[in-house]
Formats: sequence, structure tokens, C-alpha cells
Amino acid sequence: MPELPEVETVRRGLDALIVGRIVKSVAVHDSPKSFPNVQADVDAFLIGAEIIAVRRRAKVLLIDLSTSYTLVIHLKMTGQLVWIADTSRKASFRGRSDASELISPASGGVSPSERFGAGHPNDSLIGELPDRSTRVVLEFQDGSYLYFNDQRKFGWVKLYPTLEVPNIDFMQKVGPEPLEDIFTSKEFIPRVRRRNGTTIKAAILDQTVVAGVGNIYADESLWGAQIHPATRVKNVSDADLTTLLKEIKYVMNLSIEKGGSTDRNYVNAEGKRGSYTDFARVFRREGQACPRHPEVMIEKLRVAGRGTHICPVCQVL
DNA sequence: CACTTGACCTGTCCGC
DNA sequence: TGCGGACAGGTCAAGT
Repeated sequence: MPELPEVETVRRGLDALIVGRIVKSVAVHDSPKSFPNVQADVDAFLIGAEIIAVRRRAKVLLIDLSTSYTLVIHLKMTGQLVWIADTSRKASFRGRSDASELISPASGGVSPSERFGAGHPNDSLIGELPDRSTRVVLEFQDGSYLYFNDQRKFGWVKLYPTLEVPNIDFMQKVGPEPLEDIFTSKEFIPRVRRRNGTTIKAAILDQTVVAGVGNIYADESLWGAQIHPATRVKNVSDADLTTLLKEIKYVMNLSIEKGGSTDRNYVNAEGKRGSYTDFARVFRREGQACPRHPEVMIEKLRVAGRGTHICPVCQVL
């Protein structure tokens, strides 16, 4: 998924695009994890609600409504949230309740990059919406739409009373926000050391240790701190963990500045790519030169069950 | 317990 | 060109 910088980029986009709009209708298509067993709540607390604020906690988006309910959204691996100020298709949506009617024919197997060019950073990656990956459509009273697309159907959109959001299991367990100034190595080190029996990569991917780190920023920050991802936590010094936290903050802040990482699917709230991968040092750069050692090639291996990228000279066990 | 692996899904890419 | 298998940014549940 989208990791913390991608979700934060979407949050900022939505904050500028949808706050103040009023929900007119919602349609769900083939998203079994979305809106479980709360049709009455959807009718009562989503339809007619005004968007008040767009928040983020870890990799979860929180869209607060005037009804004191909140849309809680997890994009997982391939989720997208795209707002379109499109009135041209308004007629085709009006009065429809069968979401399957909203889904346009498949695009014939032609990839977005083939349809829209070579994929220059910040280019659009999105064609006509809805498309075959569209799972939830929010229609606003002004005729604009928010599309939740999710090719692999791992993601979801749920509705909770705003006051209950902190009680959701995930919210109870998830660790601190790494970009908060108050989150320092003093908090980070003991949290990582709770996972002394595993590898440092598994430890920082653990959302209960620290929020928002995923596979891209795990590899990028471990290269920055010159720590091999398969190092057992107990063999990593406090000084190296202090450096690692600085690198996590650095790569995530840089990525937010670049609009996130678009490896395949990720787009922001306007359907545009992010460009962090242009600045990545190791992620998906196997076979390319290490920035510190021009004569050494980045290698790919498997750590914590995930594809993992390292410089074999910077990062040794 | 703590840790690791498989499952959830669809699409793409790579080797035969 | 076709087909099978591996793999993809996350998180749970099940297994060891």
C-alpha cells in the first residue's frame, strides 16, 4: 500500500478537495469488507452529511462527517481515493442504486501507461472513472465524485461513530506517529527492543512498534542507517537505532515532499503519480549502483517474508 | 508466548 | 503466443 507518506499525500489532497461537500449518494461494488452490517447507519449518517475534516492515523484515513460519524478507510496494497469534479457523467448516476450499473466496460487489457504515455512523474495514472477496480463511489451534491478504487480488494471503507474510532482494535494497538517531533529515540528504542527476537526489518514493519513504515521506507531507512535488514534486533546498537529513526523521519519527509512513491498503483487524490522512487537509493534498484559505492550493485533478497533491497558493502550482517 | 507463514485478491512479468 | 509460477506497497489468522 500506500505507506505513511502516500496516505498523508492523499489526506492533504482530500483536505483541499472535499471538505465542505455534502454526500448525496453512495454505491458499493464488490467490496465485501466495506460497510459491513450497517446499511441503516449509512442511510442515516452518511447520506446528507457534510465533510468536516480529513485526518490520518498510521496508514488509515479518517473522513469526519457533520453527523459525528467518520469514514475509516484503509487502502492496503492497491487502494486509491480519487476525487473528480466531473459533471458530464452526472446523468448516468442519477437515481441508480445498483452499483454494478456504474462500472464501465473493461478497458480491453490496455494498461494506463500504454493509454497515457510513459508515466512521467506526476502524470495522471487514471483513465475514465469508474473503472473495473472501482469499489465505492461517493457522489456529492455538487455533482463531483470520490472514487475508492482497489484492484486487489484488500482495502475497505467503513463507517464508525467518530467517538468510537479510537476504540477500534487497530487504533488501540498501533504505535506512535514517527514524524511527530515528540517521537524520539527515547521512545523508539524500547519499542523496537520489544521485538528483540526478530530482525530489525520485521521490527520496524510491525505497526505496533511504530506507525506507518512499510516495505519501501523500511529498505530506504535501513540503507540510510547502514544496517543490514536481517540483523537481529538484539545485535543493533542504541546508536544505530537512533540513526535509524532519523533516517525513517528523513525518507518519509522527503517522500511527502515528492508526493509519495508510485511503484505501480499509487496515485494521489487527483489521480497523479508521486515521484519519490526517482530519489530512492535501494528500493526496486537491484542491479543498479549503490549511491555510496558506485562500483557496487544493489542486491535483492528476502527478509521478513518481503522483497528486500540492500547494498552488500554498506549493509553487512 | 513470540515469531513466521499463509491467506486474502487481481494483474503483471518472466522463463519455458 | 501460451501457460504456469512467482511476485506486488499490508494486515490478519493460523501454524510452529
